[in-house]
Formats: sequence, structure tokens, C-alpha cells
Amino acid sequence: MTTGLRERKKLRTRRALGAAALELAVAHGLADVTVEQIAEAADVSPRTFFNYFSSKEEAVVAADVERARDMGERLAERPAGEPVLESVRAVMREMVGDAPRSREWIAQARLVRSEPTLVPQQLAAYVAAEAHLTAIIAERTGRSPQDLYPAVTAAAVMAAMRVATTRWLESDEHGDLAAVVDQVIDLLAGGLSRAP
Amino acid sequence: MTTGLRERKKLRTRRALGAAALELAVAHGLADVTVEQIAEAADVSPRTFFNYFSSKEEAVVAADVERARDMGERLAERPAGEPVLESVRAVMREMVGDAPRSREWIAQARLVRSEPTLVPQQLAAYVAAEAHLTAIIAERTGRSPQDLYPAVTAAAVMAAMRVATTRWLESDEHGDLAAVVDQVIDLLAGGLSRAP
DNA sequence: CTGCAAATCTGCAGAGACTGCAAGTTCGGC
DNA sequence: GCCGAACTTGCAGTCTCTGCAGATTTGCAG
Repeated sequence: MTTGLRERKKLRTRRALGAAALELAVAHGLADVTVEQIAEAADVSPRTFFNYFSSKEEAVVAADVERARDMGERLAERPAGEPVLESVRAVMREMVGDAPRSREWIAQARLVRSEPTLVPQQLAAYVAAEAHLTAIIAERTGRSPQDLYPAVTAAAVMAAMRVATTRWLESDEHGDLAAVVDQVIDLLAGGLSRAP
Repeated sequence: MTTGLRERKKLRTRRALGAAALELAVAHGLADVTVEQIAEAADVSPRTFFNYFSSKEEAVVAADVERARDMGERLAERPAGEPVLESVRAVMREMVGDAPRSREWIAQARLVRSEPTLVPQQLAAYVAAEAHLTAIIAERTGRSPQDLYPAVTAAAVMAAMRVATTRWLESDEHGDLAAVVDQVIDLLAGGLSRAP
């Protein structure tokens, strides 16, 4: 892990920009936040903002991308013999446990639901994670990444996760996300043939 | 069906704008096409363009949205007793048969793959269709749209269709899309447990 | 066919998003 | 310490996108 000062600094400003964008958007609504404000809050020039992100929307969703990457890494660390769907179940259980992060996650998720411009970006983040997941599944099952199996599994799993989190946010939110995840995974494993 | 002159005219300019946007983007690359050019090609003012679409990207992907809506309508017309996955299989077979439309479809699909800005919009189109599909599945299985089953099924199916078309485009394209669709549906129906 | 109300189109002005470029600043290695 | 590479910044300029107000067109009733 060669993390020179340079790289660390870059990561720090990237995170600062993402956090500032999210915070400001939650507070004032995305439309009423300018790149200039975001840059100022992160203590860089507006021009630098565009060296990191190509749009406001991308910055707001940056945390999601990181979360997805995190999910991928955790999946890669699961025991090799474990069925893919079970690995996903386990990883989601781990991640749901992160209470402190959950706060900002919920804020962001609700923001996305209320700002139409963010929806496409959010989906792009999911699909980026999907590509990573495809590679992991391919390696783990000893299949080629060109094979349909890893790709379809990854896509279906990510889609199911999306549905699970959406439903969880829509309902009282007091319910257990892990339980919802369990249900959607059962549906997938059951071949989508019968209802719960 | 009350299609007054007004509505028909609106639909016509909407399609003209979408087609112009797609055509120009394929010819010159999306970045080198301005809204002004698109509007001119469709014979309306630039301001009017924004009365129909909120961005260039949305216009380019408009045909996709229509196609997704079409798929939804065809699904709704399938016999009620048919299993959902089988209905999807049948509908895709029908739609693949439309040779004339396929040309522009392939052009658009290839464009999306080469223009990063279009990816999020494309995904948004898929998800919009997903909502429609959810409603259809809910009605057909007699379940509430709030239920997880219709939502997960719709999401998984759309994700699988996305993978199928992507793979089909990536490979020589001479293969049969219907065959790829068959494979991905088999994977879903099999609970994602084994490889083909 | 005529006139009215609503829907639509258009031009204009203006705020912001975003990019290429060239000049400064900082970091990493020798 | 010093040089090259990487990063930041300001600036100029183009394009996107929006609100508004005044035409223009359409649907409908009389």
C-alpha cells in the first residue's frame, strides 16, 4: 500500500468535496447549491472541483460509489466455498451494522428520492459496483467474466439490493433492513417463482 | 383514445427531436452537438426543445423509453395464467423480430456505450420501465404493488435484459439475441444457483 | 364561422455549468 | 538542494438550462 502524502491529500479533498456537496444539497436542495459554494466549503477553487467530479450530481453520489466499492471488497473476503447469495446476505448484515454511517446514508438516500437529477447518477453508481461484483463472482466460481452467469447474478443481486433499500426507506425505516434483504435474496434463490 | 390534433402534433415534434438528437449524436459525437442544432433539425426553437426534454441526453435516450413502454404494453397483453418469466421470454422474441427498428436501436446502443454521459440516462430509462413492469406483475399475480415479489421480479428481469442486450452487442452481434435472452431467463428461473 | 380560453411556441435575458489553456505551487526521488 | 511530474488555480469563453412575457395555435361553444 503505497499511500504517499500526495495520494492521501487527494483522497481527502475528494471526500471533502463529496461531503460538502451532500451536506449543502440536503440543507438547501440541490438546485440551490452552486459548485462555487461546494468548492468553498471544501476549501478549494471551483476549477479544482471539476478536476475531481464532472458534475454536482456526481459529487453528491460519491459516497455511494465508495460504499459500493466497500461492499465489493467485503464480498471478496468471504470464504471461497460459500454460495454467492449467502455471501451477499452476510455482507449486507455486516454493513447494516454500521450505525454512524447510516445517518448520512439515510439523508443521502432520501435526497436522491426527492431530486430527480440524482436518480440517473445513483443508478450509474450501482452499475459500477455491478461490474466489480461480476468480476468477483467470476473468479469465485471459476468462470470466465465473459460468461453470462456472473454477469446476470451480479446484475440481479444489485437490482434486488436496490429494491430492498428503496422499500426499507419508503416504509417507516424502523424496520430491519437486514430482514428485507433476507426476503429479496430468498426470492432470487427461489427462481422468482413463488411469493413470500 | 382521444388523440386530438394537439396531442398528435406534440408527439410528432417529440419524436422529431429525439430522432434528430440521436442522428446527430451518432454522426458527430454527442459533445459536438448543440441543442440549437437539434432544435433546428426538428424545426422548432431551442427554447421549445427544453419544453420537451430537460437535456440533450434525455432526448437521445427517448427512443429507449418508448421501447420500454412498448415492452410493458406487450407484457400486459399476454395470457393471464402464463408465468411471468415465460411472458418476458415471449415478448422479447416478438420485439427482436422488428428488424427495421433494430437498425437504429443498434446505432443508439453503440452510441451509449461510447458516450459516458449517456449511461446514467439509459439506466434511468430502464428503471422507469421497471416501475411499469412492477405494476403489471402485481396485477397479474394478484399481489399488492407494495409487495416485494413484483418489485424484485421486475428489477431482476430488467437487469437480466440489460445484461443480455449488452452482451449481445459486445459480441459479434450476429448471434441471436433471443437465444441470449433465453439463457439469462433460465439463470433467473434456476435461482442463480448453477451455471448454464 | 366566429370568438374566447387554454395550451403551446418563441425570443430574450441571465445565472451557472463546464472546458482548454497557461502559469503558479507542491510533492517525490535523486 | 534540485528537477521533473503532478496538482491547483485563474481566466476566457461556450453552452446548458430557466423564468418570463408576448405571439400563435388549437379546442370548443355559440
